[in-house]
Amino acid sequence: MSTSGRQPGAFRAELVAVVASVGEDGPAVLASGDPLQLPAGELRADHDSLQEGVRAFAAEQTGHTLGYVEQLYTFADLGRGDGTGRVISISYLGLTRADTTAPEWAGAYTLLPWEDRRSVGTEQVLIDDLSRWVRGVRGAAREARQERREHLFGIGSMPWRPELALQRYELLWEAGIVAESPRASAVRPESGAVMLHDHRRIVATGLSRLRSALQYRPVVFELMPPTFTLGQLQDVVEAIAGQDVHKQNFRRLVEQQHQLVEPTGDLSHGTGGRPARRYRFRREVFAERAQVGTKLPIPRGR
Amino acid sequence: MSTSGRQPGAFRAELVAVVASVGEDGPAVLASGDPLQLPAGELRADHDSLQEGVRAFAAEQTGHTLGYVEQLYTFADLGRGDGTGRVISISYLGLTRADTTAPEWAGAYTLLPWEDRRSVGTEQVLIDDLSRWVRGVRGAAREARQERREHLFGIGSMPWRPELALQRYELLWEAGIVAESPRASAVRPESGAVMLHDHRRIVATGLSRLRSALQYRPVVFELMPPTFTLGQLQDVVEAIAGQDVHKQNFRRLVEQQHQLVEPTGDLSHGTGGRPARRYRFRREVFAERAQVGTKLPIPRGR
DNA sequence: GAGTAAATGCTGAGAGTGAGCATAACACTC
DNA sequence: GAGTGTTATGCTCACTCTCAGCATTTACTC
Repeated sequence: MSTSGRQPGAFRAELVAVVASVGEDGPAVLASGDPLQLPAGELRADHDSLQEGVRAFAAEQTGHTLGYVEQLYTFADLGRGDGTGRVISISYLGLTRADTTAPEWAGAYTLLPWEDRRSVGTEQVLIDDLSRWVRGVRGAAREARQERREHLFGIGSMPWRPELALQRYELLWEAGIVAESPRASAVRPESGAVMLHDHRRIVATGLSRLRSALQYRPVVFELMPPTFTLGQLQDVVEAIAGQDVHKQNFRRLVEQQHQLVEPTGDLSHGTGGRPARRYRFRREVFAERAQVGTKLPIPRGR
Repeated sequence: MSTSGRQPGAFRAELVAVVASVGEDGPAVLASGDPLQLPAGELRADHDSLQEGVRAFAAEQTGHTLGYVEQLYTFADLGRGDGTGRVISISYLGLTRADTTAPEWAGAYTLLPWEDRRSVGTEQVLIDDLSRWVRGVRGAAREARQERREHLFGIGSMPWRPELALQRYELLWEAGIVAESPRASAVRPESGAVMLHDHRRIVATGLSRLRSALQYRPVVFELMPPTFTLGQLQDVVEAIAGQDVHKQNFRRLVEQQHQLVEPTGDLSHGTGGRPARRYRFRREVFAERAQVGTKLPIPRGR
């Protein structure tokens, strides 16, 4: 391919991180400023690898080390950023265990309220908005919109699939229900907090990826304290998935995962009921199963 | 984050494409030169989006348009390339329908022979090499290696999972069984053809992604002629998955996918047996299900 | 007519999942 | 110290999916 572009080799590149942690009130991501923005830093030449770069600058900014790091997506479209030339943004997901009550943490479901279905949140408003959007066209196009709406939001016989968070965001964006960049717009509380540029889309990407990873990699444990009860583990899984899970089935699954966790021997008292056994993640299996065969349940909701 | 790097904003960026097509002898990717290399081109400023860039330069180079395009991964580690500074490589997977007998196509299983298990290929040699690698260390490390080998290669009670192609490549690379860059090395025929730099790893990434996509998106049809028999469809799926599938179950699954395909009405004669019904992909469902709920079977092999 | 490939119908084993009932063990109240 | 609420834990059952075969029919090619 010939290089007929005008600036053959000059691009600014930055790392954008979705640093996630799970606290009492659910998952949260590092974000600060007004409008909220994700931590980002110019790509530096003194990092051997991108992963290393992400880890380093997350440590600088937060004092926390990231347990798990995964590349999300690279954005380089024109029309992003501030018009000072094309910026290549390489986005990463990083998991850590931090106190999310500090002000620099933004609740994931403050940004994407419809993704939390634990307490039968009345996201009905958005569904209705979508209905109007569906009816905005006729014929085959309307059917297509209708199908997407039903598939993504688990309407009718379709299940709600937590890992489709990004696609839901994109649908809502197309429908004009959520806004990117803080333009003046008729933003309802149900449509969540706006972020700078396309940062909220990146958060949605991260949530999607995290929810997917949950199903086949032992990533939850990066968000857990060293020892924990199965109840606590379930709470974290539910927080990430945004869905309640059947308690008995959850323990069955965790326990039958061959040697994924092991009991420490002591109990957790004072939780108001029968004391729970404490468990520890068997870090030994991490290397082996980093990529394979560790599934925690994300149920398909009804 | 402060910009303490020495060259804050100067990076070369390129697009690298894994352009795949399926012909008589299985999946193939565009690659030429000696050593073989993937088509790549400098990122140009006159493309609005990366996708558009990939499509444009694939069209330039091959004359074929890509039906499906998906971003794979962005590489920007030092130590890649030719030492003339850091290059950011954004890799893409693109599917097309082309005659793969032309010389610029390299068979995917020439590059990654162990990924084709259709004809009970005797990849036993590699398994044995891996056994030696496992025995190269002691204690817990040995167990970890052993576990990884069993998980990834479907040994013992573990199933062979086609979509783990990348992880298998990485394991073989760690074990020194496949080489990157054409260094002089004891390369066996069983370890496949070497490519430039890390290009073979990118092919493995593409194969992994393609096999995953197969399970929940109607991407196969991008590789099929406008009309086809279920037998042909099965052949292509098997070629990509590198695995045979149970015929009756395959048809059952395809047919019960609500309106995914429809019979054209005419038959395919001259195949040596009873003529098969020809089908056509219902492109209408593509938009709706682009992201959701179209699963074709990739079986877990025994 | 023989051979072959495709379509079609059916079946049963087994795994996995969703959902519920029942019991156990604590804290707290009266 | 009995009762109540709450959480943990154990067990069962129905149901769906998937895998994997068997058998039969059809209609072409050679």
